[in-house]
Amino acid sequence: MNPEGGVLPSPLDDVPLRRPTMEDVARAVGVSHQTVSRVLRGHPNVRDSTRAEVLRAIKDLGYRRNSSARALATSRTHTLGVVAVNTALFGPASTLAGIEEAARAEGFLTSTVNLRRLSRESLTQALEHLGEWGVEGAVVITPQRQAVVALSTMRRPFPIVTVEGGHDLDIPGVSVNQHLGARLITEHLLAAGHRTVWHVAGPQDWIEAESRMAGWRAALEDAGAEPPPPLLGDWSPLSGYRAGQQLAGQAVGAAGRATALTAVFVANDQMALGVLRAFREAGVRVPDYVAVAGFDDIPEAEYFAPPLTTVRQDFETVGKASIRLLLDRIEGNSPDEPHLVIDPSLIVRSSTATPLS
Amino acid sequence: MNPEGGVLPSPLDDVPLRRPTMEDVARAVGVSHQTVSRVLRGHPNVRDSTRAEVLRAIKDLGYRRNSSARALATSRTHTLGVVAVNTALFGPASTLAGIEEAARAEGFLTSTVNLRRLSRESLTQALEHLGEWGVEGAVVITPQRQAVVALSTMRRPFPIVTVEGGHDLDIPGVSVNQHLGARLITEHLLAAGHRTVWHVAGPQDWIEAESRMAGWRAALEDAGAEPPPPLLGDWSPLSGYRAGQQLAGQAVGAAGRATALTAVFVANDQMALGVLRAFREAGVRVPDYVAVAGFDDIPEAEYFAPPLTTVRQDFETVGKASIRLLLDRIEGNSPDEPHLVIDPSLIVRSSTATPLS
DNA sequence: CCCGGTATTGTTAGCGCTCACAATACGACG
DNA sequence: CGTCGTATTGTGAGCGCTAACAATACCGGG
Repeated sequence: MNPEGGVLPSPLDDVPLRRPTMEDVARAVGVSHQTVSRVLRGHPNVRDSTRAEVLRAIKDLGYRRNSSARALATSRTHTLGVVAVNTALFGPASTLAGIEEAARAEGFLTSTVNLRRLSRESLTQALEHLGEWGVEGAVVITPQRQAVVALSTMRRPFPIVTVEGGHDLDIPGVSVNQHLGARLITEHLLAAGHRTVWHVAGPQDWIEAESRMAGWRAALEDAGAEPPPPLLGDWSPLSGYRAGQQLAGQAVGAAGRATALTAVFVANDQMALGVLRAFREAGVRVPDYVAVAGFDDIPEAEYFAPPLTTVRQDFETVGKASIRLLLDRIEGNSPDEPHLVIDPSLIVRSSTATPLS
Repeated sequence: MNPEGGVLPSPLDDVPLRRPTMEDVARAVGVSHQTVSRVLRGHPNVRDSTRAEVLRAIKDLGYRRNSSARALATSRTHTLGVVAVNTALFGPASTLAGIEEAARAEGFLTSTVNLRRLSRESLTQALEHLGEWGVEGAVVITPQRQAVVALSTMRRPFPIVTVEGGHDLDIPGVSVNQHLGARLITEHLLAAGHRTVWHVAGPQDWIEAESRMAGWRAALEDAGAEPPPPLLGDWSPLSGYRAGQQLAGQAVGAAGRATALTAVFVANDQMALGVLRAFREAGVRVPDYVAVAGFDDIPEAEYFAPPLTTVRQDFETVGKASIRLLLDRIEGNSPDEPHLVIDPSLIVRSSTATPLS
């Protein structure tokens, strides 16, 4: 087609044949490569004038230090791994972003491995993969109990901290106080005059689901209310929908009983969405007949029908904290408290507004 | 507290004082390090028995090759960068996951940089950061026009491909056919008997928003329908809500006119959620009075009130394709077509069900 | 039993950087 | 003006691996 033949590389795209090295910079200034290295590493014992000349040459030549050589010489790669599942979901994705930002601020590169399932085998493979690249440590987001257990019994080739991995095992980690979140929600509902609160729980092999249920139950018991039997979902809107259909049956005709359905705490916003739909279809008006609350505060929650009362977790803080913990481990400082807990906060919207009656 | 004092490192956590090297493996077998290297690299000229012995020793010693040394010797890091904005959102997060998986399958590590804003400066910094670590190339998710423009006029220190960066510039990239998606939606609505379709658009500096609007307009014009003035949003549910309030005003009292409001195509699902809420509050029943469609197919869309007709993009394919394109560039093959386009598909749900009337 | 050829293995240099140490330079002091 | 101490700079040896080349080993044919 092109009479010239061949494809010309974009002039903006092309790379010099050989990247300049420290030696090149040194030669340009007339010093030794070591002096250049010292400038780069911020070593104090370099005369200011020399430092300036070196920096100048670095700029002129467009020198960039070679990370592989540096890593080889120092045996520090300044790279961290992250292992996560379901990264397309709001929670994991936000945590990931928080982790990456925190690591970057500390001068580390992060590499994420997304797993389809969190099995012992896939976890091993992921760590293997990261190990191949010489990560100095890894954050593993382990919301499922089995994953933490697997991790705790596994040979770990580098320091590891967990996120949402609970705090009953010996691996250091950071998690959100799910128990408190559930308690806040439940107490909020009780304070609004509900005699009890029903619960649509997440899958119980998830630590978060388990804690939320425990928090809910604890709040009820503290208040002397009777905990109705919880329904189980799998976090998906569909499972919430199914649970909602069941609950809608309860909502009618049981008024007056101690466990009459007037309030539901759903373990995440997505299931709450399903519950809302089921209620709508069944003619159960929210919040007029039944108050509904969720958990997570996904961006959509504010626009549900009606806007959803929920609990917000500060993923950025979680990310920062996990990186802090991990770097401490890598540096060899074992902090006193290997488990950090972040408190969530209650977001009240109209799905739990007290009916005027 | 602990009478023993000090924290004992977990026995599972500890790392041998010195990781075994190729030399160690070689010595164990009684061959030269080069033979070990050959086995590792799958070089053919190694006697089977030797290979077996070497593999055995590798396993016994728990040898892992040192990626930094390898990278230094080959000047290939087998690392790719990814730059993205708003990674907590469903679309970017899914694309990210697709990219990571595809890269891992090709034996590459990916490092993601999450940006808060996609400015020329932040982009430069991100690429700088990745460059420091010696990535061989990068995928940049550039949904905003200015970002692609910046990229195209920028010195690029390594091969780069864009995702959602449109295809009118000279940087290779892959994108979803937004134009087609919008057309599918619009035609679907027209086929259902609506005389025209209104549009709540995304911010017009976003390439996707622009293409969706163009596709919508083209479909209307092809059908000889009159395009009503589009409303502008910013992707957020709130902006959709505002647009919905405006539209709700249109919905009443204008029946009979060529541009009567009976159908709305909203440029993404989140804004559609806002529109639905506004309509609900204004008593505009969906789909009975007005049909509403979105774009993206976020997991929640199926449980909106009512379930939302929308367009699904195959992010996994996008990720795979972008990695393929990037690796081609890195290997020096310049494929004929530097722009790949992935077709999306229409998902019909009840928010556009034809009213019985 | 020697020769040429191929299959297999070993040897030697780096890759670009940091570290430990050696070698200067410079200034102040006696 | 020599000497010592500190500030600054240079030298050499790796880090663990790969790539090019050199050196054997082994095989069949003459």
